[in-house]
Amino acid sequence: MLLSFKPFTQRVRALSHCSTDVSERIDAMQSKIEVRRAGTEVCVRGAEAKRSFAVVSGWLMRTRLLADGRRQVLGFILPGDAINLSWHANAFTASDVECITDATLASIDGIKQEMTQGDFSAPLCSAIRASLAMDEMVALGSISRLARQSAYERLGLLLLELRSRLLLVHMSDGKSFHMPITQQVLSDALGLSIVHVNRTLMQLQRDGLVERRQRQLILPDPDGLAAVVDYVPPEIALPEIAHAARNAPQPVGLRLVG
Amino acid sequence: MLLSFKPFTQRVRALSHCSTDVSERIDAMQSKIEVRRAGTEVCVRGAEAKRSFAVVSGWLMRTRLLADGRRQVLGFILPGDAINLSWHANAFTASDVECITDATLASIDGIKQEMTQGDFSAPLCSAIRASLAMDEMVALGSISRLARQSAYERLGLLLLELRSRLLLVHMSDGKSFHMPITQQVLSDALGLSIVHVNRTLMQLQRDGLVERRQRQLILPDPDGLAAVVDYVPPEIALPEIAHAARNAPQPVGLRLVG
DNA sequence: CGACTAATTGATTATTGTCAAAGCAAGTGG
DNA sequence: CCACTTGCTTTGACAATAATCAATTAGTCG
Repeated sequence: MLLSFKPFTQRVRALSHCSTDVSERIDAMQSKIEVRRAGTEVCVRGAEAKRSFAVVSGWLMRTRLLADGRRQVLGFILPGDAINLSWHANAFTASDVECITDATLASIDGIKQEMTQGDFSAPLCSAIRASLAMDEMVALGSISRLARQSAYERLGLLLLELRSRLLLVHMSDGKSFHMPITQQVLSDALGLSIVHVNRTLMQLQRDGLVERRQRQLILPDPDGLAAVVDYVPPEIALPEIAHAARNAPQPVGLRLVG
Repeated sequence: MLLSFKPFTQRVRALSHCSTDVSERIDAMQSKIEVRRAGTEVCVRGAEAKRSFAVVSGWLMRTRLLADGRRQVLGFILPGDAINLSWHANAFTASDVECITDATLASIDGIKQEMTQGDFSAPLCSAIRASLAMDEMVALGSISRLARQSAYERLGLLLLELRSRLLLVHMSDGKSFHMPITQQVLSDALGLSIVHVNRTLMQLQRDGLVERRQRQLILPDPDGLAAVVDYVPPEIALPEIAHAARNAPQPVGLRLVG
């Protein structure tokens, strides 16, 4: 698979609905690249969020440590995602961010500066806002997913979310993607025991909805799985798509399953 | 209990750490008041988010409807909270918003305009950003809460979150508050069955951590409950508090329980 | 007083967690 | 190349938790 130098650019372009191409604008910015090792922390909760990054490669996660030693994974940060870019998170980080794999990060302080000091309605600014809106949809999706009562649904939904997000940056062909996380991490993200994650994964395999080869995850029938677990892709409320949905007869967000 | 005309002002002031008082600034703004009836929708997902509101009184909730008819409550919107104020959510609403009780809303389009067109670092803007940062912390808290494996913890954490938020707008005395929601709504918010919510509530009562009189909820020992369920208040990562924590020897976010 | 809706309880089933062990793969040092 | 580790996955047996079904009780509102 060809890895783009800056999936961040790809993602922003994919989510931006304005015709102006903002890619060159972003690529033209100064951007120091840094390499981080698996297991190291990029941000510590409560510390100053001095710098903003875009993930060039590797997977990271937001975590929270509980008093009893359990670790909670609040969400995954994938190539193309931004760290500390949110408008209001300009002073302090809201959670720990840890590298799951080795990762390369690009500094995007320039973009942050542009966002807070430049023209609010400029194409670049507007495109970044669309990207942040996507982040918010992902967060709402996480809440929705965790509130589901069934482990089968939760796991299926998470896999579909990862697929959606990786599709944006061309790191999935639609049926499979590289998923460099252990079942332990998966269980921390889903609020399930590791044993049950394994059993549920096996069940998904037996149902022909999931296959695994080493760290490659295959979804032979993503639409089928989406129908089974009632998946609503995070980008569905973004402007252009929402516009289409508004003109449809069915209420937005309501899906028919067969 | 004395109900302030604009809990929104109170909340922003409480969360703002700059010495300048922004209250008059907000109160001086044009603000039409509207009354909404319990059960009605304020926003529909995917529809245009033309207007921003501050909740003056009443409880609302973000919801999502599932294909199988279940309703998920993504979060509660309390007096003092803003709707559609987030910087990037400038075009379309990300979820349905429904009134739980009768509610009065104040239009705050003026503030939104100020935020997107005015000086980024102005005191008002900065105070609103602190308020939005708090919203993000609440969202992270929701993810963390739902990922917990125990119903007892989940319920305790939700009650403590509501208390924290109501304290901000002086709608709780620290030990009790008015909670106008049914156990059905509670169960939709926690991802538990209504029967189990009831049983867990009874257990909390038997443990002396919760009392209820009609719709009044009493937490006789909030700190005790917080220790039992390992509650981290959402405002803990806000600037002034984080600053203190940073200078403490213990890692931020780690709590000791007896 | 009915007619609701909400809350509570019991009995039972289903799901999920916990404990324990075994299998597997990659790496390491002799 | 082979023991030997180490970390991850898989499985089984069992216990705990939570869902479901079914009544009953309590409140509220006309």
